[in-house]
Amino acid sequence: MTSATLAQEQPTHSQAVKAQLRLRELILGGELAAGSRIAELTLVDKLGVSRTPIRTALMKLEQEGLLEALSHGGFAVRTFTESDVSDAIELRGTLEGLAARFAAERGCVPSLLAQARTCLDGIDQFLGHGRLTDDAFSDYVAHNERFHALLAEMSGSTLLQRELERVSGLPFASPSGFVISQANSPQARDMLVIAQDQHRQVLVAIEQGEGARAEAIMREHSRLAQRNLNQAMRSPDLNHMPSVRLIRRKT
Amino acid sequence: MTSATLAQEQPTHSQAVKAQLRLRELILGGELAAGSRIAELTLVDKLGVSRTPIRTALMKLEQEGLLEALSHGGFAVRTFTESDVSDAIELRGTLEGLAARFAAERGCVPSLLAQARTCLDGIDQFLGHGRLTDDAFSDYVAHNERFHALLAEMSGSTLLQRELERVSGLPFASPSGFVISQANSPQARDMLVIAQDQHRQVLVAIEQGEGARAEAIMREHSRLAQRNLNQAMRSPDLNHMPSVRLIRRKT
DNA sequence: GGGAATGTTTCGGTATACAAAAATTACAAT
DNA sequence: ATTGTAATTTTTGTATACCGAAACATTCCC
Repeated sequence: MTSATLAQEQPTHSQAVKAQLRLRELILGGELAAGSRIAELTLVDKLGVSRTPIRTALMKLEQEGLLEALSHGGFAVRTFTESDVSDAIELRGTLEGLAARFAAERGCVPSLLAQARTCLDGIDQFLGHGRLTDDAFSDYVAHNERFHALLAEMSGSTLLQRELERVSGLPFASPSGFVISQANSPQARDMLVIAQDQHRQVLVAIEQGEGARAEAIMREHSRLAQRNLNQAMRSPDLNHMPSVRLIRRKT
Repeated sequence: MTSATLAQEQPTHSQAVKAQLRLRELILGGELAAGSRIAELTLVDKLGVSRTPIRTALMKLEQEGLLEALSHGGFAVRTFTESDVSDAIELRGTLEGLAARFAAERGCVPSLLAQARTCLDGIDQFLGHGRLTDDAFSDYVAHNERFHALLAEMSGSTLLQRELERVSGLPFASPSGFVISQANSPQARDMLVIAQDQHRQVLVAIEQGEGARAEAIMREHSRLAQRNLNQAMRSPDLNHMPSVRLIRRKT
């Protein structure tokens, strides 16, 4: 499997897209005050583009979930409670469960199953070694993300695929949202082994048309992310995680 | 229960909102060629506003799902296959199932339960009479929609609520998407009686903390919509239904 | 000195002018 | 006649000027 399927388009950076990307960095980097109104004009000189593409970028990021539209116009950086994050993960688990059930009940194209298996083989290679290097870890994240994307595709429903992309777009609800938080710890690998087994089993279930089982597995799979979230929130060094800064503890 | 809770704001029709509303009418009314590119300039004189608010309206309607963004810019009226619609209904059922489970497992505020019961009482009044007038039918649609909105609120998750609003925004995936199609037929009322029983039972399940049951009921509830869809698609007189024109039979 | 009213300023919504890219058409050459 | 190329035209993307409304500050009157 080449990594070409993972890469996205690069050629035409429209101004709006450029602004959107840079804005997302600014938000996730915490360089924009969370909760307070964002003035468009401040972004004009900060990003070097005019208001029009900034406006479209703001709207995109709002529907992406990173910004909220204020009642009297304008936008603010959205903040999330811990239960928001937990709900998002549960929601992703539910949707992935539905995707797996669809794939199992309706059957999915064999080539996707094959690609998924190849993807899992790649993960197995990383897991073969007892210890995980940082490189292996980021490779794991890429493969994991790809597997989940393949699962969404296996559902055969573009609508479901879209929704899944949407909730996975939230930085903390993504399939690999919190695995990185405990990178080199010894039990981190064990978690990954468990996750990998669930990956394998859901493919088996899909292959054999066991819809209910496939659904249940993916739901349970998302509980791993829940556990990682709990652990991450109780860890002291969460501030240098990119996406966690948006989570405000308690209301 | 007054109908004030159902009404939305009227005062400030911003140009963008005005354009969005009018555009939606145009799309659902079939006055815009499905599948073909929409030129912004044609909308300028058709709607009487400048390109800027039209642009934002187009983006809003894209993320609403009625338009699709074309690769080289611009938008086209989206069309749906019958399985798209079916998937959308199944997705809504799944999300409503999750909402009901959340409400059951975490408990929801009693006032919402009370409002939901009052809402159902209202529906019972329409169903009391053997035959349904058209007025009673549109009242039913309003109450039904309100009940489903209350259920989303009972979930206690704003994120889930948002997603639910999103998929229910598709005209055919809405809770009352196809009930209208068979308005005055004798078995139409029976369908509504069944749906109403499911409404009642899901509240019982939620009240008693039976999460799995609440979830199952809402999933099964969505199958009613599936049946209505099937019936509507096989009916000859579907062209004067507002939302069905976007469905293209077969690919 | 406090509060209300008014003026100032900033910000978001809208219109429009301009530029760049894409599509279509026409013309020419093989 | 067909194909390729060039020019025109249409269409979207971007910048900016303008307007109205809301927020803030100031001032004046009580």
